Amino acid sequence: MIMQYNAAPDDAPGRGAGSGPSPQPLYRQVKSHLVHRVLTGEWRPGEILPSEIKLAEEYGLSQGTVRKAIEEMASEGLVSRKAGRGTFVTSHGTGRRPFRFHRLRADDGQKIAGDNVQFLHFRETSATARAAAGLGLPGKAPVIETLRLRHYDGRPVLLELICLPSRRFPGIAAALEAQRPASICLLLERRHNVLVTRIEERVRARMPEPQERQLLNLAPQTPVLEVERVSFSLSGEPVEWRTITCATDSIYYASNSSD
Amino acid sequence: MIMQYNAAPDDAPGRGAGSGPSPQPLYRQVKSHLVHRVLTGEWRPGEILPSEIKLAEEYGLSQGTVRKAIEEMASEGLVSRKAGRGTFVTSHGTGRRPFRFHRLRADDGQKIAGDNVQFLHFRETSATARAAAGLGLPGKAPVIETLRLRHYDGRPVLLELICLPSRRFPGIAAALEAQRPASICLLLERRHNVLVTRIEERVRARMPEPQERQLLNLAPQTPVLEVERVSFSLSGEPVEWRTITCATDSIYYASNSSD
DNA sequence: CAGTGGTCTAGACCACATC
DNA sequence: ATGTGGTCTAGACCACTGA
Repeated sequence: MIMQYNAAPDDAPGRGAGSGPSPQPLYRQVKSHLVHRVLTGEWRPGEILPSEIKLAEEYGLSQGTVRKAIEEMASEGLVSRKAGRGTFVTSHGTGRRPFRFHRLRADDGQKIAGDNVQFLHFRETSATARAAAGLGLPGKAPVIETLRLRHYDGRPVLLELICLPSRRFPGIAAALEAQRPASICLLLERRHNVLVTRIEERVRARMPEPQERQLLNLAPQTPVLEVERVSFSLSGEPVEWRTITCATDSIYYASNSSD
Repeated sequence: MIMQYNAAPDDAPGRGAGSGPSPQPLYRQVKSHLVHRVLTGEWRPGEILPSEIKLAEEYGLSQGTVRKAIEEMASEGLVSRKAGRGTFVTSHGTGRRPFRFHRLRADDGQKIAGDNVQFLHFRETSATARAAAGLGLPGKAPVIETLRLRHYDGRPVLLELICLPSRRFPGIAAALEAQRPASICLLLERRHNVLVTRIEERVRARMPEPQERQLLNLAPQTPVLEVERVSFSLSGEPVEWRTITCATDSIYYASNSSD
């Protein structure tokens, strides 16, 4: 891996190698390389990275340049830095990460999370048009479909229909059924070394289907909120599609500019 | 204004003044001061700040320290930096800022904006419980209430009920009625030197009121999305409360983690 | 051409955590 | 005591902008 950063279009003596186009600053090249090393599992979630000094020596750059690379990774949530200790690969298993994507709140402001998850079915099927579009798959590609019901305060409140591309995650059906994990993100991270770093959601209002009305125990004429979510891995690949359906008498969807 | 940054709890020779507790790093003190100067109108939206070098001289610090302060301001959207030109106070009147808070999209992904705004009424009234709570006002405090209807593709799609605290923004009723601005943010910025930098939104599904159904031209049994928004100024003060009601047959609410 | 922000270096001291 | 990230400095070269 050759790091270079020349400004001059032709052969000016910047630093490092002589010529050749190199639009990316050094610290971004370092960042890309470090991200790749995290993704390929050189350091697993929760593990510590080498210190800035060691990395600077390894890349033959100054500490400040490596620092800037790591700081960008930290600001994107891929690693977290602890003064006096070191830099750690973030994990959905530890820290505040698991809650970052939960935007549904009870009226008292409490996040709807916790372990009150009931699995209604697992199914190997072919993707619906919407799911395929969200996942960037060809129509009718095979997916693992999971239906879950979350409870809050003793009442069923959230219905989640989750689709995972089976070809991308071989063997995940069995793992899902065996572990019934409360966090799909954590499963993707542990089993497939895929870190979910970004989600896109679309929220709509609609009337519930009869089955939904029954599962969520809704009064007649009660509309529901439908959240359609696509989760993306760090490399930008869509890895999960789901719709969340919920009654909105005591639940709302919260959104802050700049999270 | 005294800048100091001592580490030692008692009198160690850090730099600058001798003792005294100073938990904030220098660059944050600089940032706070610069933010204050922007807020008090020393540099108006769209205007250019002094260069890093001049500010460093003014504060008696190194360029790197001032740079870090400005970089934080830029990452929060208060200023924007242009290589070769300078640092500018961001404005809702120019640049991409006006769209940052528009989360409602048409099904084709187009943002619902533009000038298709119809003003239905202006009214001086006392705040409802919800509006007062959102604005942090005592119950029944006086507010200016505005009702607007936005069109898209020739059809009415968004109904906005906007409340502004009249005591905080004297004379704004007349300005609203005279200018009928498409952007309230811009009005607050121009008339009152208040920059909206953050919003909080709560989204719910519900059935429309008869008047809403009529204004939005909705079929019976069609639920609507209700977005309740509080806008905050840079200093964290709530400055506007509104609810946006919209049909969701061809409109959705978009939300991305990390905007 | 002079001035701006963008990048990079080398070195220093600090608080904090761990051993 | 050692090593970590956090802050700060001083200086350098660069690309880009606009006069």
